Parts: sequence; structure tokens; C-alpha cells
Amino acid sequence: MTPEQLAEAILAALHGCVDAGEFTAPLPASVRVERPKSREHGDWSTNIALQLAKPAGMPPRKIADALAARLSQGEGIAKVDVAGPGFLNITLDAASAGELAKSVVEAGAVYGHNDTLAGHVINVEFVSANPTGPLHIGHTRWAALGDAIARLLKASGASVTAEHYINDAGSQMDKFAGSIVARARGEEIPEGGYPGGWINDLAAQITGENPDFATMPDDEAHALAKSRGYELQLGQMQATLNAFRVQFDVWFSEKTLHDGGAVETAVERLRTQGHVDDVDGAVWLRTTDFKDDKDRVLIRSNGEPTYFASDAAYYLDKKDRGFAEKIYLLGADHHGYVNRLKAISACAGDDPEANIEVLIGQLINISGERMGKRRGNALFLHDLLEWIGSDPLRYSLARFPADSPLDLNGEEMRKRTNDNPVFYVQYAHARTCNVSRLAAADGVNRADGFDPSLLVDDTEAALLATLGDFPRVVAQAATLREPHRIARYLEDLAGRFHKWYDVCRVRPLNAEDEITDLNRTRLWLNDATRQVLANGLALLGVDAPERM
RNA sequence: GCGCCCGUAGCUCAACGGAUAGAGCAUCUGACUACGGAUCAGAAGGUUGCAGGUUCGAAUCCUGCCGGGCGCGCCA
Repeated sequence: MTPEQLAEAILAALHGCVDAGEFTAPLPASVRVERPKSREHGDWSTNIALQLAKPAGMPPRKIADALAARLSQGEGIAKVDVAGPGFLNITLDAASAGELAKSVVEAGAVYGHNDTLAGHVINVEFVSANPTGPLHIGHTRWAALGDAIARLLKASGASVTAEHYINDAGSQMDKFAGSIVARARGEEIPEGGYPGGWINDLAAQITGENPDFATMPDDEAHALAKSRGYELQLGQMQATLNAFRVQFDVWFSEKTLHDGGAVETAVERLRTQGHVDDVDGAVWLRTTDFKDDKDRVLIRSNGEPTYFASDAAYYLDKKDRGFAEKIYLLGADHHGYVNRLKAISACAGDDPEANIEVLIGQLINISGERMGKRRGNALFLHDLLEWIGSDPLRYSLARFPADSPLDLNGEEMRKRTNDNPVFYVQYAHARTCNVSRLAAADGVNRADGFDPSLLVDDTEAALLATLGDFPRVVAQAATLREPHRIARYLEDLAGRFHKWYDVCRVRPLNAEDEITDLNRTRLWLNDATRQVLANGLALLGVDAPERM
């Protein structure tokens, strides 16, 4: 029995109570079952009686008693206890709980997928770096979390486009080109340029491709540096994100908004909506109509559009492409943008509550001997990948919510011991694979038998209940945009598995022992666990190794 | 000054408004002639920054303080 089926059984029992006149209250469309923290409280619990107490005008325990009496008659339910102020603690019989092992294995990679967000059309934008240098640690957190969020939304039934906005318009691209030209000519980096070592590499590569690069006329050299430098830098950015297993469906160029006239069109569209003013020779968006603390300039008095104008045009482009929900994942240094982005949404005639969502990720720092005193932006993602590796880095970032500042130690992430949760979880998966391999060699076949009533050990009930909780955890993580819930769940699941493994043997002890249904049924449970560990790790973009 | 985020065990951090606030690390004590000990069992560790409020119930929601981080351009 799955938790969903149990929830339906509870709802049916509620209707039974009301129909019998035991109490009167408006009943919810669905009932939520939870996995209690303590195993003494059964396999599942519900607080529905507490919630109905007030509308029913009855003490919660009386409602709970009536509901328990009816529910305990249900098929597959071993016991229903009323506890505390009116919780219902439900224990399934072993056979009913154990059925789940088979259904998980049969569902395979799809187990955990749900339809909570069915019908939602979502654009998730994250990273969105300037193509003027390598990705640094400031991009890393949202790269890991944004990709996981996109996967979670898809797994929960939404139609999702993961998008990277390339900030390739504006003055920083000229500074970038100017820096490359200067390096190629052996000159000083100009004021406000990029002094980084990668500029030297780009200058050398472009010179290698075009031997007369350093001696070209200024405008020609600048144009070449801008176009070729951009290609090379963007290519490196994409390669790095690819190595980090971060997938984007769309790479959207800011420059195309300018070149195609979308920025001007956007300003006129907003003017038509009635939120544009001309003051002091500049064109302003009256964002103060919608909670911003000051109005924002769209077109400067010199006729040049601002970055904010690009943002507005980009927002309208997303809207025109049919994305009802636009999620922006921004760094902590952008939290001042939240109100003005929402104001764009409102000025465009959208509902900022429904059509735009801006999430702010707090700062992260990664320390460790290798990094010495370097902090902040000096840490490049490609260096972190080489030092720590994609799996430990992604998992370590994914297991904490984005809204708290984080200080991680790079040496700890590399450890192959159980103070490193990523290895604890991956090892659990490798262990399930090992059990499967050895069981197959012994001749234990799942197809030869399945008797869930044999799964009577406490560790088996706990493991099954945890497996059953996975779809709810996925749905919740997607709804809240909180991938760390998946990581925490996997650590819990890995722990339940290791405890079970320690107590319940899957294979026959000796080669000559007869293979029983207990061996086969436990293999089902082992393989169900393997499937859920793999599915959860996949949501986080982390490998599920068969051997370690 | 204004705004956003955070404050939970010695450390790093969990906890859908629910039951005795939980894990890992560190400390202490145990378990391999049994599927990988990269594991497991147990002990110890707390006035959830402070004070009010909301309710059957608050770490969680509201208000005010205290402490920390970040941000407040006709830059991008």
C-alpha cells in the first residue's frame, strides 16, 4: 500500500463517519499522511482529526477515536492508534507495506515522478554570467541548485526550460576586447579592464590564429578580439558547465535583444501600458507604482538603453514565448533587483505573485589549504572541479538551502569517509549493486518469488516507509524549490538501508543453503532501494556508481 | 538611515505550524572465521539570540529589540 492509497482510505473512512452522523464537518479534498519521526508511532500518521476539531466543534480525540474505529477495519491496516492530542498512528501489515518494494522496482527510473506541477509552463534562469571570464564560485551555487531545481520541476510534471542569459551587450564587452588587444600588444590592461590570466590565454590563442592580430588597426583588432574572444570564452563556460553536468535548454544572448530592436519595442510596449515617463531627457519606468523604492531609467539621456531596459525586454520575450512562470535565481548581491524585476512584471500587465519568482542565494565560500588566502571570486569553477570533483561539489552544494550563507571546506568534500555525505549515499548505492550481483551469482531471482508478508523486521518496515515517502519528498522539494530536501532524504534512506543490511541478510549464508522466498523478497527490497537512491541522485545531477 | 537574508548541540547544519527539536563530525563505549567495517549498535551533548503576541499546538507565523552577512548608480 502506498501512502497515497492510505490517504484515500482515510478520506473514505472520514466520509463514512460523516455519513453515519458521528460528526459533521466540511471534509478536505485530500488527506495528508506523514511519516512519523519516531518508529513507535507506526508507519504513517495523520493530524486530520486535529484539523477537523474546530469546524466539527468536537474534541480532536473524539474525532480521532471515531475515525480510528472505522479505519482499522480497512484492508492492509494492522493497527490504528490514537495518540497525543489526536494524532492517528497507522501501522500497515507487513504484506501490505511490502508490496511497495515490487511497485518501486517496476516503476523504475520514473518512481518518484509526480503530477504536482502538471500544466505549469516554467522558465528557470540561472548562472547568467558575463562571457568575459571564467565562471567563479559565485556562479557555482546556483549552477548546482538551479540545475537540480529544473530537474525537480520536470519530475513533478512541469514543462521546464532551463535558460542561461548571456550578458554579451554593454560596455563590459568593450573592456573585455580592449583587455585582449592590450595583452596581445604587450601593453597595460586599460582602466576598468580585466587583468586576469585568462585574458593572456585568449590573446595568445587569437594571435596564434591571426598572426597579424597585434599589428592590426585598432578598430579591426578590437572587433576581432570582441567576436573571437567571446566565442572562446563562451565555449569554455559551456564546457565547464557541461563538466559540472549542468544542462541548459536555451542560451539567450542579450545582444540579440538590442540587434533585433526588442529593447526599443519593449520600451514602447511598457509606454502603452502607461508606466513610462520622460524626465530630464531620459526615459523612466515608473516602478514605484509597484513597490520599488525609486523609478528606474530605461533609456539614458544620451539615448543609450540601460541594462534594466534589456531586463525588461528579456522579460517580455519570455512572456511572449509562453512562459507563465518565470523563475530567476540570483546571487545575494542582486537582492536589490527583486522589486524592480517584479515591477517589470507588473508594468507588463502580469501578476507578480503568479508570473515571476525571484530567488536569492546567499554567499558561499569554499576554504581549504589548497586555496590559501584566496577568497570569493578568485575561485574558478573549473579549478574547483579539478580539485574537488563534480559529484562531491554538486552534492555538497545541493544539501544546504540557498538562503543561508555557507562556508564549506574543500578538503572535507574530498574525503572518502562517512563524514562526507556524498560518499555515504553513493556507497549505499554501490552496496545495493554488490548485493544484486552476488545474489544473481548465487541464483537468487526476483522473478521466482515475492512474499511481502515475510518482511517483518523493524528495519524492513522503516526502509519501506522511507521508500514510500520519496514521491512526496520530490513534490515538496519541487514546490518549495528546495533540492536540499532530496539530499537529506537520500542520507536518511542510505542510513535505513545500512541498518537493514546489518540485520537482514539477502543471500543464503552458505552456498548449499536452499534459496527461499525470503531471499527473493529481500532482493526485491534491495533493488527497490537501489532504484530510489539512483533516482534521487539523478535529480541532483550526481552519479550513482555501481562500484566504488 | 532604508531594504533583503540569517541566528538551533563544542563544530557544520536539518526539521510540511505538530508528538520527547534531529543527523553527521568531534568525545567516550562496543560489534567482523556472515552479502564491501567507506558499515552498524550505544552514551553524552539544547532555555532554538532576547521579549511579547497569534492558537488546541511555535524553531517555524506577527511585532519590537540584540548580533552577523549582503545590497541601496542615467554601472553591467
